[in-house]
Parts: sequence; structure tokens; C-alpha cells
Amino acid sequence: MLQSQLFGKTRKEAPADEVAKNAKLLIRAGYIDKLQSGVYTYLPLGFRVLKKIETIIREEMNAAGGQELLMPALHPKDNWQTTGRWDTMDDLYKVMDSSGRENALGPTHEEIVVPLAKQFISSYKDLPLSVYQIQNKFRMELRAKSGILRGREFIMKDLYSFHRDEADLARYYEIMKGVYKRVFERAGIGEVTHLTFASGGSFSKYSHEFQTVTPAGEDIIHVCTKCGVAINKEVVADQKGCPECGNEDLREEKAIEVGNIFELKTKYSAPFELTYKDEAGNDQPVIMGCYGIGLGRLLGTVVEVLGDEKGIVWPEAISPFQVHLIDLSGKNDAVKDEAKTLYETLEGAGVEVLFDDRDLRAGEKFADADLLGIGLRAVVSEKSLAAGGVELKRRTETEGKVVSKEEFLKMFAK
RNA sequence: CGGAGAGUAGUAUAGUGGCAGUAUGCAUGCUUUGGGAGCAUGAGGCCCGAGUCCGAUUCUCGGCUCUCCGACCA
Repeated sequence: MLQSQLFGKTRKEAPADEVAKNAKLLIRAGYIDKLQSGVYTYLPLGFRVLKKIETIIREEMNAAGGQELLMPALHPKDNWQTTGRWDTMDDLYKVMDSSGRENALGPTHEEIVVPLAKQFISSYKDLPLSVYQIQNKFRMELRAKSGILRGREFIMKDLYSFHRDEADLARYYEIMKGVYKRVFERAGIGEVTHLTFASGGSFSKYSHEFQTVTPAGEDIIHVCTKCGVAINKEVVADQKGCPECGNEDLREEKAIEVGNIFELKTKYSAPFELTYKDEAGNDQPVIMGCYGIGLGRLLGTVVEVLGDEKGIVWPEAISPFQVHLIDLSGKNDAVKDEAKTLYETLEGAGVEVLFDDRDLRAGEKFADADLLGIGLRAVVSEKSLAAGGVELKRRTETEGKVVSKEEFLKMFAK
């Protein structure tokens, strides 16, 4: 991608009405644009990161047997009345069309996935089943805040699992714990993301959240200094010490919830009468679990956790491009040609490369590179060529080093 | 939803009851080229509605929007 052609530009100053670090940096760097409070556009750069996060999540969900589907965001009122949530869910978006028909904009999909599953689940042979989607959700937050961390429209992965009994749900629930851990590790925030005990579970008394420690967090968690498991503030009151290892030395931290897993049991299968026939031909209730990850929130959390005073710092796995190639040829056409050739070679090799071909001074290009936060920066200039090739610097390093063009290209060999 | 604050150019800001200014960004030209350079020229703006007034971007009222604090958040 030629940076001169990129839709979206960097800015020196953050908008006056944004306070959150993630929003300031992502807007300054041209990753997102705010349409209204809590509602953001993903510009090409931001969309690339989002897609990478999506891919990680998809791979992990598929590995856990999840089958991807896509349900509508526009929900008939009836479904929400069946569970009672039409009236009890305060942040449900309700819309009325010109004929007076009422719908909800989906904040979550139990009301849709359960009747759907009812069409295809009739026997114990149909279980277990796990389906998921990655889709825009709507919640009428009374107060959207913290940039993309708490929006009114946001992209979420929601997976629903269906089981014949609680034991099988418990089995799958444990699998999902591991799956979630891997997702956050791959997204680069594994070290600061803690499995957190929260209230609301049924058979095990707890549900679980995945909380990432950051000053931008809205939640307070207590992290076990021994095993790293945490408990949230609801649980602190009636739980002495770490529920996992018993250690009583807990560290209080601010954190943001990047994912949660929850045993629904029969909460939604009951109102929709989702049952299956067991081996004896008797009707049994289907036992369910649900598992969510907010993609935009995860993206914003990475910016909060890893970003520095100069800009964003992406982990390799979700960087919008693998390498930021910078042409510092100035008026030297021979050098310019070298840079361009290198860019074309990389593109030809299938490397995701952002090529800063803009006619700007070095300082501006470096400042923009730091702001964009692509993991690896590669400079081609008279200086670098004289020193042997390409000057490489990782975003997290302060000093670069020069390598030959061949060596540079070899880094991307598959 | 309660409380507080703010809406002036793409962005950030100054200012005024009577021709709205600066920086940056943008366009053009020249100079410059390893950490947000310089000169010149140019385009671009007072959230919406009502009221007061000879005259409102400015004052009053209403609305809308945004931000912060609180409450809420499967």
C-alpha cells in the first residue's frame, strides 16, 4: 500500500473532545473516525487491525469446534418478549418502522440463536453444538465513554454452546477458558490479561471474565500475586483469597473486561422450550453457555496497554502491516528507484507493506511512523544504502541497525 | 437519567453587540531534505431555532451535539 494513497491522514493534534488515550491515538493516526458518541468508523488502517483480530478469534473458535454463522442485527419484538428482556433490558435499542412494527437492534443473540437452534436440535445426537458469529452489536449505553472501549455500536464475537447436561457444559467451558487465554496471548496482551472470577455463574457459583490491567480500566480487580488469577469486586466480599490457589495476597488493579464466558444453563432454552430427546426418548432441556469478546474493545485495549508517548505500538500479530517501508531518498532519484523496487519486491512476495512514498521531510515521516505503530520500520536512504542496505528499527527499539537488502527480504521468506 | 462544562475553517484555538484573527492542515510556486523546516500567494469558519436590538457569532430562552463526574453496564 502506498501511503500517499491511503484513505485517512495523521494529525498533529488530537480532537479536543477526546480524553481517552485509545481514541486520541487512533484518531490522530487515522485508524478510526468518530461519527457520534460511542459510534466509530474503522478507516482502512483500523479495519486491517480489526480483521487481524478477527482472524485470530476465528481460528481459535474454529479450533474449539465453533461453527461460524451470521445472524441478523434486526430482531423481532416477539423474541425479546418471550424472554421478558424487551421490558427489562434498559440498554436495548428499540426501533419502530413506518408501519408501526417494533424491532430491537441486537445487543446479544440468545433470543435469536435459541429459536434457531430449536429448528435443528431434536436429539442427543445433535449435541454438543457450538456456533458463533462476529457482528455489530447495539447497546444504548446511557453514557458511552473511553473511546472505543465502550461504544453504542460495537463489533463482538459471540459464541453459544449447546449441551445435553451440565457436565458437558462444564467440559466445554474449560475448553473455552483456554481458547480465550490463547486469543489474548496472540493479540499481545496475554501478560496483563487475567482470568477473573465474577458473580453470576450457576453450578460453579462464578462466571468468568477476562480482565486486562490498564489505568484506563473501569473495573477494579484483585489479582493473585501467585497464580495470576483475579477476582472482581463483586466477588471480593464473599471470597477470602484466591479461589484458584488459596493465596491471600491479592493486588488491586484497574482493568478492562475484554471477554467473558458464562453458563446460561437453561435460562434461555427454557422460555423457548429448546429440548432434545435422550436415548430413552424423553424430552430434556438443552444446557447452554455463551462466550463473548468485544473486538473493538480488544483493539482499543491493546492501544491503551502498549501505546507510548509517541503513538501506537502494535504487536506483530495484529499490526496493520508487517513492515513500514520509508523512502528517504529526497531528490536522489537513484535512491528513490531503489526504495520503489524494494517495495514492489515485497508486494510481489506477498508481504504486507506500507510504503511511505510521500514527498515529506524525514522528521515528519519518522513521527508518523511512530504514531502509526507498525512493528517494523525499514528506511531506505542515501545513508542506509551507503551503510549497506536498509535501516531496520522495531517500534519498541530506539536504535536501528542496517542490514543488506537480501537479508531484509529473507525476513519475510515463508 | 442526575450534576458540571463546551460548541468559531479539516484540526487546534483567540476574540467581539457593528469588515472574525492566529497556528496547523490544504492548493500553487520557489527553497529545503535523517526527527513534525522556510518564504510568498490562495481557498476555507461563528451548531440550529426563536427572542431582545437599528444591528446578534457575541446577550436571553429553547433545542441539538460533544466531553467529564455519578448512576447503569448480559
